[in-house]
Amino acid sequence: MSSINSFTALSPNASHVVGAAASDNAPNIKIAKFAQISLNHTLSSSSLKIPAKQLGKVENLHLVSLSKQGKLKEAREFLNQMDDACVSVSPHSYECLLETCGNLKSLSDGRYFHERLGRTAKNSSGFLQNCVLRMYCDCGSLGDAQRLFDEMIERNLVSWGKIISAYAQAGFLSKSFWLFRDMLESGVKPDLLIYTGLLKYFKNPSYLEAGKQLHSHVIRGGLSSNLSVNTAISNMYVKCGWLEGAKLLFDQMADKDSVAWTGLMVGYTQAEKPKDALSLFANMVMEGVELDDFVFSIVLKACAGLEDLKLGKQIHAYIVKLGLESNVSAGTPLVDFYVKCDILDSACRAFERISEPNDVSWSAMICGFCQNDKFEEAVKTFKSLRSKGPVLNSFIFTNLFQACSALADFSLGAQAHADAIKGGLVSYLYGESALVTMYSKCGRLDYATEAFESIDAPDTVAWTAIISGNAYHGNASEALRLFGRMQNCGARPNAVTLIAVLTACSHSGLVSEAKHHMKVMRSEYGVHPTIDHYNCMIDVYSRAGLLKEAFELIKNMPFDPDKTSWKCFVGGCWTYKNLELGEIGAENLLQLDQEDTAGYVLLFNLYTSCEKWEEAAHIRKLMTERNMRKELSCSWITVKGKVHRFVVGDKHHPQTGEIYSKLEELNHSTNNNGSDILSEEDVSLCSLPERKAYALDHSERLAIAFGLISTPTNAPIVIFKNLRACKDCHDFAKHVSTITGREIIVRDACRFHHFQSGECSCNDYW
DNA sequence: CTAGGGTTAG
Repeated sequence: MSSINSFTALSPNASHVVGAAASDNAPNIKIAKFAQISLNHTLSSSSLKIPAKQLGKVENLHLVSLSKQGKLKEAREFLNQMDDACVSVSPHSYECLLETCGNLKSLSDGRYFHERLGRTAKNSSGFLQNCVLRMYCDCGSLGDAQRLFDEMIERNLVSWGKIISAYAQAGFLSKSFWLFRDMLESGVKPDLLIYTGLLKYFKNPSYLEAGKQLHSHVIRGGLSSNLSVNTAISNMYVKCGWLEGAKLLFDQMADKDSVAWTGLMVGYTQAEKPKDALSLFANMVMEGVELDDFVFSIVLKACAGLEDLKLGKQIHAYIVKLGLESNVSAGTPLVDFYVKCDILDSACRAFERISEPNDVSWSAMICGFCQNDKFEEAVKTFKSLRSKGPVLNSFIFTNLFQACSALADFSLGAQAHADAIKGGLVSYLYGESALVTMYSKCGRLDYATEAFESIDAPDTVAWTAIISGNAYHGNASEALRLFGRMQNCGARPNAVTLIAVLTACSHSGLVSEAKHHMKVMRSEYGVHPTIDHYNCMIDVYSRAGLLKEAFELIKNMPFDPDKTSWKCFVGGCWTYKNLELGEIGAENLLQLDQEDTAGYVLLFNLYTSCEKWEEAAHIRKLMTERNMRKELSCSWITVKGKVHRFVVGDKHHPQTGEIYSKLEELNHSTNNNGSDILSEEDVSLCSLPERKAYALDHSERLAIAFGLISTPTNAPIVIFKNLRACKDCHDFAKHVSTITGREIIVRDACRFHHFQSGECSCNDYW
């Protein structure tokens, strides 16, 4: 904006144009117009009639303005017009243009300007050559950079510094060192920029030895008392993992400012020694070092790591006292701190006090909503952010994908995915894994697989995401095949990966595979089993009807069984009609939680399956007495981006008539007279004694019927429901898939069911 | 005149 204004101020109609620019928002149009006017003006008013090139102050300002806006194409066109008009290009214009090429990594434009520079300014200065060199380095084209460097006659410290650090940045450290030696041999004495330019790319332990050599070189070169160089070396030691070395040097430094202190505090925080970082901060305050906003970002991170609310609040008070609360650098980590301490209110307040929140502030806030299960808030915040127009970043999208997973919002998720691709903001691994999970939780394992296969070198989390997706969609063999592939690729399974593997086994009755993975997980993968792993195993046995094994495991495992342990077990007892063990399990379950609806439902179904009618009736009575109403059951389906939600017996939908006649048509073709199985859906109605559990108008069926009449016949019907699918509706979905030939995907509270031609991917386990 | 530092994610 400022460049545009400086340009309009010079225009012949300055007041006019400035007024217009202030009232409307179309500065680009003004510039385009002016571009023509200015050239005509220059030509017609060249009263001196000098054939030689004119400098053209206004034209060059326009060029600078274009390059600052990143409009390289327009700049090239304008450059041609300037040629035609014999107006020459100033060195400063070239500097700006080349800088923009480097920033945008636009090598072709950069080469064009380089070539043009060589053509028009034969003896271009060392300064401009350095600009070109920097452009090539910034574009990552070491070949171009090297070629130019070889041609350069007037190499100065800037040239040497640039090419040396470019090789270091690209990881060619030995090449950097060769050049460094060449430089010394050619009699050039390195200055601090050479060292700092090189040191900042020493970012992992493999650079430590080289870093030490460079350090000794600094000492021999007499720069060992320079604050910036010392800070750079100390930070180099931090990044190379030698914290003691960093501290040693730090302690020797005569003068230290807040930058130096911050660097070392980062080291301690990254080494998971937040307490040491905080004691450094205490020393810093005691020594009276002037504090700035950056210091607080690392101090708050250390507090967040310790989840030390009291200390964090003290720091917060300090920030307020220094008047830094509205400062984005102090305010943003404050938001994050309160998020990590699970105080969302305070996080929101801190966010609102930031006067100019940046993308990091927004993503910290959106992340905060996600971590506190406020996914709708996260989406709302994202939408308001997008309408306001500040920069979006890859963190924000990663969080948004997570929110879409939780909300199973496929249309927003896919839209966001497209936007992220357009902006180049799908973060490697983080964003990509979030996408895999998102698509899989939205019922689209096909998209999830595609997203996974496009990941360059998937890490443990990415592999786990796709394995777990297949597990929940009932593709056990594919899950296990992926698990094998994962190991061939050298990714190490972690605790979550093994949960996914065991889940895959349990949903497909692969008992011996599950036993094997359970047995070797510690020795082969170094993963210590948790209660979640044991619960998976209990589930495996229970679903397979190996109830004695399941019961033995519950009794002998190194953890106290929790609700999940008993639920899996009782579920198996119901399926296999084992009243004796089932009662024991149910008793234990209800002892752990009297209020858990699922416990009563399981017990009721256990009794009815064993034809114990009196006991079953008793459970019903208990449920009514205890007013078991937890969560209203509902199912929903998204059609054309709009969510249609149904509850049992729902007649609120505008197309209710069509939906019910479709249902009738479908019921007509089944012999379903309802059963005695009680579903959570019936329970949620809370009118148990009156209601016959016929399940004919369950929310799931309403959603399926609506899906049939409102989606294209070749598209899968994707239904979500908040509770577990009931047996009758499961049969119903199978039936519908047969008679209509449609694929039906139902996500219930536990997993996905893919119905096709009368079969379900869950093999009737769920 | 500057350099050297930080905060967000699966």
